[in-house]
Amino acid sequence: MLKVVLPDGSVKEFEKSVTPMDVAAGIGAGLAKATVAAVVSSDGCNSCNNEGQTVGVDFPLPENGTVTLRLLTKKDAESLDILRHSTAHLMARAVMRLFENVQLAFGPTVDNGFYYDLWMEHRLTEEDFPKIEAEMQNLIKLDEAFERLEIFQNEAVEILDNMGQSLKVEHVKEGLAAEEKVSFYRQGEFLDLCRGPHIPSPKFIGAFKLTSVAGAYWKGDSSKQQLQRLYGTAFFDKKELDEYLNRIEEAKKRDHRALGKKHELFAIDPRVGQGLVLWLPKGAIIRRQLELFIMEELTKRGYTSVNTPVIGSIELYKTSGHYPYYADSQFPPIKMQDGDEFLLRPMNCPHHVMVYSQKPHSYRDLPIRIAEFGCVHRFEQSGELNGMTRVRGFTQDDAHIFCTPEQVEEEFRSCIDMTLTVLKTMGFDDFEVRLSFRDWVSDKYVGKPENWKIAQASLEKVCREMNLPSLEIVEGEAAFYGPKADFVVKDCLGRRWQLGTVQLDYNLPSPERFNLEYVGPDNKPHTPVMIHRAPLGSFERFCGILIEHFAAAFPLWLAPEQVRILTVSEKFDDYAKQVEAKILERGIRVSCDLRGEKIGAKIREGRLDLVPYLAVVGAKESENGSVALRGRKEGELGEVPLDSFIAKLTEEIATRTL
RNA sequence: GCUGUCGUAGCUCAGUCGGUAGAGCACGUCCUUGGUAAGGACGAGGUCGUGAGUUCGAUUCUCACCGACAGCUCCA
Repeated sequence: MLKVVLPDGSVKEFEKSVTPMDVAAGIGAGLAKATVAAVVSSDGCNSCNNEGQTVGVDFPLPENGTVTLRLLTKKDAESLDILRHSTAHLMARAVMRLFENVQLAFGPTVDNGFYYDLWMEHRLTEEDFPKIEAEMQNLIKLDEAFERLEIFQNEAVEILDNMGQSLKVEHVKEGLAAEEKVSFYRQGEFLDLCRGPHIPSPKFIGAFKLTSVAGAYWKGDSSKQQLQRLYGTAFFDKKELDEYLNRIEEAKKRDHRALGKKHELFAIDPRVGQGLVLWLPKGAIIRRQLELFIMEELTKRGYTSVNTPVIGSIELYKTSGHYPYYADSQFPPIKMQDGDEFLLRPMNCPHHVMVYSQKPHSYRDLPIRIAEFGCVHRFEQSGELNGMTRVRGFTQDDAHIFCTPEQVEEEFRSCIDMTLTVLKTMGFDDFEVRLSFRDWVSDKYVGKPENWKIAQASLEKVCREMNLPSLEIVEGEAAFYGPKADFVVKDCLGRRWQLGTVQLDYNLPSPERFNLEYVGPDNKPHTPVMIHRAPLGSFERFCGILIEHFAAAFPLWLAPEQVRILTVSEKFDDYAKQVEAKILERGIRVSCDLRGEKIGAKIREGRLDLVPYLAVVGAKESENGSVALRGRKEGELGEVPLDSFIAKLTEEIATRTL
């Protein structure tokens, strides 16, 4: 009796020997059609006793025991991953056939494809791709099975050594004891250390393409040697590959760097400096609207605003403990003739701590929430700069909350709530929340372990209670002073960026640092807890992501130009100006297109400029006191009385309609 | 910072196998006064990223620097 655990978790029993295909046929038409192979794990049946072994469609399953079947189907992501990883093996094999002395590192799958890290003397360029792809096609034709081998560590070291794979030798020696087993996969002459699983035969690879080559460090350590990372992608069929490539092309059109230039939102000019953003008039309007929105929330939520300088005495950062941590990424200190040193601030926290310490505080005053749109500078490495999303000077919508330990959870919850409100208002629903905790081995963190434990526990508790989407805990990502909850969104190319952040801090206020105090009900001094938070993160990065999110078609409340009045001919210039003046009275951003162009041309330009509302005026409208309205989303809306148009605008702006 | 690719008009790009460059859009002037995605004519615009080298001659070849892009490393 063979028990087969199916991909959906259900169990079927078979009396006699079956193949994965038989099983698939029994599950249902949908799966059976798409099934191309099955990946099996088992509890020790003799013919397939390896976890993750790949079994071809005709491979007989054992008669006894339990087998877990994973069917490879076109639709599920896991199957695609297996397909891609096998394609990566094929790619590495092709490279080894074409070039001398190739050392294999690792070749995992990534979001939309796979890569293989290789070390070799020849510098790969895109010119090599056709050659490698052709060789891969040849290998597919050979149709050699992927075969799994399990080998003891010492034997594995020997095999790898004989193959001259010294990177892998080092890896196996470091990672495993002599009596432990590792798995290899063989395909023809190609043999590599690999966890698997793989597709049974390369014939399942319907379409693949090498996409790029880049540098990457051995084991992600920039002090170690640099390898060549060859990227590619693969699909079950050509159509899917073409669709994917099309999607990438479309996505590139949303790139905030291209749209920022096209719509004159921002500029970065090397004559000013790398990574230093010039907000152009239209971009500055968007930023101003974001500021007003945040300020509104701050008022509602009991914050007070301050203004503090962008530089400070270096002693301030030494006391805070930031100085050594930011040594590599800050602009060098400014040394004065009398020996004083100042730092262009990389963060606002120490200034806000100083604001708190200007007078004694009672527990009755807490929490104190100090907010500032604080401009900070960090000297990021040139290769890390990226449009508006990674810059060297930026403004955080920052605030620091000083509260009692008892108030931490409520304050933290309120910060998360504000961040959610902000994201929701912008229509971001595809974001992840990352809880960044400390790594208990590392010594880069400050503060007492018990405080860390309390902080991390309360942080997680609140996040669980609030049911945040895609909550993920990442150890080793915490700030040096405390754990944090980060809100992460993807850009048009699928890269993840941290926007909002809420961070718990038991350390800066501590006696070892700034020794902040409040007087408790017991009339004794106590140390407050500090929360750092920024719902947007920074205006620069947020705006960059926002441009891509809306593809520069901003909702009315954010749009740099909200209404454009288009005249049918010069005869209606006076009426157009009257309309403009009336709309302007309400503080709405309106302009007139009085050029001697035909109305068709004006409409076209208004559409291309993504103006939310175009108001056409001619004989009829000037007579009736109306406009012929055209919405960016809705198209023609017909003739609307001016008053009701203005009411509509006012309402839509006030509610920040998306 | 590292590896690779790239840099021609305001923008998007073509081109020159070494003999100082062209298109479309945008811009300017004039004609056209037109009702929902491009009316027409003429014109102005470039030290071909910067600096050296090779050459009779370099935008083109070589090197260095600057900057951008992709990835790595690092971060809001």
